[in-house]
Amino acid sequence: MKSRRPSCSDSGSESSELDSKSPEKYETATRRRMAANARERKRMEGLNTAFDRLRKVVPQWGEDKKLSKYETLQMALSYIMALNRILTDARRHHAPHRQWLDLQFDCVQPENYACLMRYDSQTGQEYINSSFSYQFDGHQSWRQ
DNA sequence: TAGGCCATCTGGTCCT
DNA sequence: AGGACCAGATGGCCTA
Repeated sequence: MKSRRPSCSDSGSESSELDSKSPEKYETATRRRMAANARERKRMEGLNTAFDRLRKVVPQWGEDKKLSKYETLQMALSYIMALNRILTDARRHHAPHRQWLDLQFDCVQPENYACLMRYDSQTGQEYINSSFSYQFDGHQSWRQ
């Protein structure tokens, strides 16, 4: 539990209009609101657990900072598209090129994400190989 | 200090 | 009626 709005106790404002009505109705509304809040917390908890599981299977460049929810979804999308492309290419290369397929497959295993990276000697930074191109799309602009 | 990210509360809507 | 889901509002924490 990180923070709570000071004006919002678990009682909720829904019950405020019932203040003038019977105490029983007020109590019922309060209880319902508290239950709804608890369910919502539980639901969000499940959602966050799902995000954590997704973060574990999606490539993360560097261990320093965990991906935000938005970044996680973007990364998952790119990752799926990359995998899909590998399968498509594999079909084009036919069965005899089994070694090539195995190499591609190895590259998308979590322990081998590094093989997707290239080093830019000019900037001193790593960047993503063209076979897997995750890019931010300036989401902050449309989120405003 | 501003901006990004997040948790929480809340009321509305839809479904069972 | 009550639960699930959603989006808006709000405030706390963290970082550049």
